[in-house]
Amino acid sequence: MVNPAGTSGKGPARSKRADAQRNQQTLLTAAAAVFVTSGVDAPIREIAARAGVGMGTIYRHFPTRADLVVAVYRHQVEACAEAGPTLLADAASPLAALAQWVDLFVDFLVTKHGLANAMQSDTSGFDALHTYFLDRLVPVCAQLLDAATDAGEIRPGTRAYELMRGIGNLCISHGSDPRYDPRRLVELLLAGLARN
Amino acid sequence: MVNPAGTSGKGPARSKRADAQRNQQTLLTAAAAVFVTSGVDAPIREIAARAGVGMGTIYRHFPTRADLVVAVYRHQVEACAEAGPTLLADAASPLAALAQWVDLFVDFLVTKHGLANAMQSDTSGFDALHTYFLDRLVPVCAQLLDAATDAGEIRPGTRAYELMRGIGNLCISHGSDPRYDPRRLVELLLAGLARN
DNA sequence: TATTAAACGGAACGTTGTTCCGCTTTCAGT
DNA sequence: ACTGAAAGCGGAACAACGTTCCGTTTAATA
Repeated sequence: MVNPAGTSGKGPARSKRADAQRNQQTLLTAAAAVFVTSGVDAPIREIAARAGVGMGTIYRHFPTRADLVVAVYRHQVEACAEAGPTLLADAASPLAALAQWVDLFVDFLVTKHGLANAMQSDTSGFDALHTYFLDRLVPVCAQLLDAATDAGEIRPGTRAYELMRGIGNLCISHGSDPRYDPRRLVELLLAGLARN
Repeated sequence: MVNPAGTSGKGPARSKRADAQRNQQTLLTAAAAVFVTSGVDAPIREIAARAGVGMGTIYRHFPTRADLVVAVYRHQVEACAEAGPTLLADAASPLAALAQWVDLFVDFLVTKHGLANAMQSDTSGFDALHTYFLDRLVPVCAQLLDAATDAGEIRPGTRAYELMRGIGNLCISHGSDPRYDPRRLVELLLAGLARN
């Protein structure tokens, strides 16, 4: 379950009680704040306390951790997804567009403390995260990848899914180690992708 | 602390009590078995039960999780480290040697359920793992990297530390997803490293 | 065999995830 | 405005796990 709010369902959006809507909003705000300071794997209790609600309320609105994280970052993921076609239209070449788009994705991951880590974690509740992000972004990446392949800029045979996961994995880090810069490695990966 | 057995210390190896030595060996065997079935992050209790000892005994012999994991895999890490110079001497070129060595390292990681994951985990007890593996293998990698750079086979500017961590990250996976093959991505990374 | 210090076992405590149920609040129908 | 069901809420309670601590056991030595 990834859309607890039902905001994009097609049916006649069953309106929830006023206090429920208020709490959901409060929770999103509190979660966003806590994620910044304690990472996306902050204790549920901490988020509940910050929002001034009980833990049951969190679980009712966001049955899994992934639901909460997705809800908090949905706008940014959406923006990243929509940037794909735009970049493809505007950039000098499909490969350039791909590179810029990947930059966007990397920026998104590294600026969220622990997001990349959580996305690969096998801890309860995080597997759905993985699924949601990938479902939304893989098609976009595939489009860019195909365009670059058609233009003969990269060698064929690489799948968007694999590339996305690889990039995600490269973005995993602890604290800020100057010896490890995800961007450099992602750049290397893209260089390996390029024909010649 | 990473060498609880003191087997490689230089001092006059203070002999432990017989039962202590026996238990240490039993623990290593039990841990190795449990790691295969439940991953390296298996509950301490499970390992203790498997070995037929109390939990206190584990903590006495291996104060942190990393100590236990390192002890279990020390031989393989050592073998990997020693393979570096050998490959460099035998392979057709430094780059070929590097590629073969990286293959060895990747094999090691992907065949241990959850090792790569654990190595990047910020969960208590695992940070030392990271440190030990890297301390032992980075110099080896650096030697191969330098040789390849000197031979003009790869472009300069890449650090062994970063490369090793990147490879480690790429090896993180869940179950066996046919859509994600760490080897393909590592190959891509190396391709990006190669000059031209 | 008696002594002692090392080693042992596992109860106990703290932290976190997750569920469950009695109480409270909203709101439609009057 | 009133009222009664239904929706929602809070947090106690339980489970799983890491980690510590101390009374008891046991190997080594005299």
